[in-house]
Amino acid sequence: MAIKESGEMYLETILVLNQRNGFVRSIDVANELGYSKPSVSRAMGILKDNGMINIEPNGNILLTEKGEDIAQGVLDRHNYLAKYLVKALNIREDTALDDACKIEHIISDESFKQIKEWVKNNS
Amino acid sequence: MAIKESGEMYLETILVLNQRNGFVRSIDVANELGYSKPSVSRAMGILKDNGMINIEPNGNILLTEKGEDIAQGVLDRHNYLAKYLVKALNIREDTALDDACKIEHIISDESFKQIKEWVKNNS
DNA sequence: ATGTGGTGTTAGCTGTAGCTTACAAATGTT
DNA sequence: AACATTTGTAAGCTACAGCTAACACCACAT
Repeated sequence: MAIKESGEMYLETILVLNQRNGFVRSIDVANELGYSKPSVSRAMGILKDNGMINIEPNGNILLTEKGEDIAQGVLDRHNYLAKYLVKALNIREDTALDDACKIEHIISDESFKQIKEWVKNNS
Repeated sequence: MAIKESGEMYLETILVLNQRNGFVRSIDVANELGYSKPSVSRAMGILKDNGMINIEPNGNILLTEKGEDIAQGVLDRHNYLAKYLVKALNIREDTALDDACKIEHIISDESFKQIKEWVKNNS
């Protein structure tokens, strides 16, 4: 049993919460994503089994190198996509964030690379 | 029990196959999408229950008005998205088609509208 | 009439990813 | 010490959307 697309979302959230608060527990992820505690608990178990995170005895969640790479990649896509939508297409900020959050998981590397380039050349 | 995101894909496929061949049966949808016959059979049952299609005694699948509206909307998004990726971002045609096929189901109306505008103004 | 191929359906399985209910363990308060 | 809150986990449910195996039916050919 694994976690695929949703796993990216969990990893990204862990990274963001860690940057925001300095620590992350299951309950923080649950609150941030609006999911139930058990849903997050199971997801954390799977991410741990897949070597994406470590869970300290006190419940703190730490990204492994592998997990952080993926989280950072997703967050990167999120940020560039949102900026692109706002700057290139004049989308309202909150719509752009919503769309970025969905597109970040499915867009090809090739398309993302071009979007990233555009943002870099137009900032 | 319903069909959500995948339903859009089925409806779009029915529309495309109908335009291409003049008729559509379950087996044609299965071949086009690479799915098994039972998977398509069940999906067609659900689409029929939801008033999206009618199935003639001989197996021909016909889009209802409601189904055709949705199918046409998705196909529209597909085509404009693909064109946008190719023209605005220089993406290779087949990558653009792949990405369009995924993005078409999740992008907001607001973002799509802007993309459509761009394509109309740059053709 | 018997068999073969094409098409559709039934039954039931799998995996992903949410949910609730209920409990366990730790901490904090009176 | 006894209760309450917070956090995490266990068990089991639901929905979506694929799958295979098996069968039914039709048409056509031998």
